[in-house]
Amino acid sequence: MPVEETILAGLNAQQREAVTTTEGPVLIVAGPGSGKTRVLTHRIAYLLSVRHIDPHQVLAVTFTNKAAKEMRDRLERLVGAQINGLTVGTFHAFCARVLRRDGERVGIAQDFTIYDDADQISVMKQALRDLNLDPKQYGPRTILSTISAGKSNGVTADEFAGLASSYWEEIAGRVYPVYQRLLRLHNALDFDDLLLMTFLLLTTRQDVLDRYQHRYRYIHVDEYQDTNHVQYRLVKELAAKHQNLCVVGDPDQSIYGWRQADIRNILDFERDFPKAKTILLEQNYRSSRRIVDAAQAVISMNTQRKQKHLMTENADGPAISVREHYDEGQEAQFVVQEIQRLVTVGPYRPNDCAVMYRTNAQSRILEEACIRFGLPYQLIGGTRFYERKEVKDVLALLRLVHNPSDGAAFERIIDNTPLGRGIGKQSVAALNAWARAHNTAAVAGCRALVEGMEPLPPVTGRPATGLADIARFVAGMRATLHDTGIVAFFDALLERSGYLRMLEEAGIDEADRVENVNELRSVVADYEMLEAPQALATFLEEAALVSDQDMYNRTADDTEKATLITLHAAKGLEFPVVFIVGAEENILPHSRSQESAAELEEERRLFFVGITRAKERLYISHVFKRTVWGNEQYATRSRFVDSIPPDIIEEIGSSTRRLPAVSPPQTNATRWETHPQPLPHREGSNGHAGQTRVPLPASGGGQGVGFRAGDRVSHPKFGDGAVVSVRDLGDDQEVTIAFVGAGVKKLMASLARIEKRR
DNA sequence: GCGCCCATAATTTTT
DNA sequence: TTATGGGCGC
Repeated sequence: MPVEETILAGLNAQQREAVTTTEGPVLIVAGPGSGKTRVLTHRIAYLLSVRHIDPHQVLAVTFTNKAAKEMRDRLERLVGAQINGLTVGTFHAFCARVLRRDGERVGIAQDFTIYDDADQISVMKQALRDLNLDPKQYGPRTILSTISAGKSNGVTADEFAGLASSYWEEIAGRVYPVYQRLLRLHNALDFDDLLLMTFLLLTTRQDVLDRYQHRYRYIHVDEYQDTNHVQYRLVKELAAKHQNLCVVGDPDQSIYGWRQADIRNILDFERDFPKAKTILLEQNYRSSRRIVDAAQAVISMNTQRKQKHLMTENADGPAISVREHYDEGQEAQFVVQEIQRLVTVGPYRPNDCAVMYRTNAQSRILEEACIRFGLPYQLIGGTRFYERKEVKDVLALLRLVHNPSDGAAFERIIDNTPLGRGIGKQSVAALNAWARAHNTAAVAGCRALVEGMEPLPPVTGRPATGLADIARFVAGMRATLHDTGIVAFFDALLERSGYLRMLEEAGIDEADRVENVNELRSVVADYEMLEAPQALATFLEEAALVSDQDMYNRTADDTEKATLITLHAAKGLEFPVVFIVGAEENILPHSRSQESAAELEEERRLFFVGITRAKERLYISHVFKRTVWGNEQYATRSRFVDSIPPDIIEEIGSSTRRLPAVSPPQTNATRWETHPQPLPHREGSNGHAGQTRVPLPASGGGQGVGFRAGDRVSHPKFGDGAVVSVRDLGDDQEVTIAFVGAGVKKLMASLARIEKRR
């Protein structure tokens, strides 16, 4: 069979068109389960094998390492060695590569370090100190996200202040340049910088742009609906010469608007590229007809979308199960036991099943149920490997050796490793002030202390010795780097820093920390074949850009586990059986998303993503009563569920009870209690299945709810104030109050001792 | 400089 | 409810 036939075999008409339309801009709008990845890989295979395009001229960008790896693997299976020279990678990895190669043209050193969230916060705190801004009033996180939004929209430090349109942005506008200067001093870039700096490089250095434009004749972007403004402009620049840009995405699966993903990039593609050809992939090969119908019904409630109709030739499949449970404990128990039932009855295995939820906080109760009823599970998300304290500590040591200017690593080492013993806030502040005055890195100050060279940082005694030791440590490790392998270097680093000894001396409760350090060592060992300096650089780069997904895939060889996952993280996956739990107002849609129609639509898309992960069976559940932050509140079924046509639903246990949002003063709200045992509810106690619940008369509490904006109130600690706004949370309220002396506070009506004044 | 205790806050998180 | 960070006391 000719190559062309092989590549096009089994594709439907639209898919074929998407694969063979290689010239000019192409927008592929790919519904869930429509063979998007297949189209993308086959298209590249077609370019290489049929059109005989040099792989060096083909670029494919994705958002995750996992997607990049999958694309590469599938391509290799299709065309074998022809993929050599092909560029497949995440946006960030691609940009990092460009900057390592050509960044010097815009003042970025070749060995820059990539800063993660924690590093950014450490730098931001320093910036706030430099500006004498109170970090309590101006939360480092919040300022960072404002700056991040700016960077994602292509706004530089110089431009930001001029564009500020609120007091908050004005503050951010003052901080941004200082933050940026510190990053530069540390020889570091944050994630947003990778994109923005690459964009700036390409738009200010014509020769560099020419080179990349010339090289990449064919450009592909996966998950195009998730691109932000900078990514969009970057792609547009790269594709400007050849115009062979193929973007694939689904606006209905855009769930990262809060990360500045700009849904307009896909909605407006045809306007931006007038010659663009749009291909709709509407046939779903993944899910049963009922699931597809449910998804279609839900998503069609959105107004901001590109019209498309999902359809499938798959069988109807079983009805969609919608259930109300008493509380999240019952819900979790049902889910776990239902999975066990499906496994017993067949033909399902635990790993065919996934439980999806809106927030990570919901996973705990599910985990507990899995443990209690003996269902093996795999939790996705949670604390990532690279976010573990000990892993970050060791990474900080490695980073400082690699890039001695790395101030965030330096601070981390002082705070968390034996090298920092005896060095306190005072000394660090003095050193930082000195570094700022001399426009150099803190480590340079340590070096000055070793050599006794002027100008000396104003630190003496024990702290000075400690700082000098750090400089000696860095210099010593750098010296050995050239004559050992990376693993020997890693071991020497743990030894000389005293870090491993510190963990071991901490005893058994730190045993898994040692374990994690060993795990990190085994990752490092993968780079042993490289020269140590190169190995270190490559390892650090990949550690900075790798997400947890890739890590856990490494270890997820056991296939007999059910998956617990957030709806966000579930995008791109599929499972025969899917449970969506917590389908309630204020959870899904999340309470924080109810302010604007756009956010609400994004929540609906999130629900849509969840539904469309299911191939055969879909369970949606909500509860009567949910405990949030230790408060019991009555829940209302999510409005999203109501848009699923009743005839494809099997509804069980749904009561018509709908309590008013706020309990009336003479409360007849019902308090429920576990009966008969266990009393009290103890963790680890078992045999608590099948308990019955009986209503008990209400008592106590309840007082103090029913506030309205404008109410004058007083609080024993904060004094007098006025209610600014009220958010109803089932039977409680979150009240925002402006106090005369104490400022604005958010308080829970049921907990805080707020009294109405008149 | 270190460590404990209490106040505070609390979505989602591809990189 | 839980996690984290800052402040205060030693």
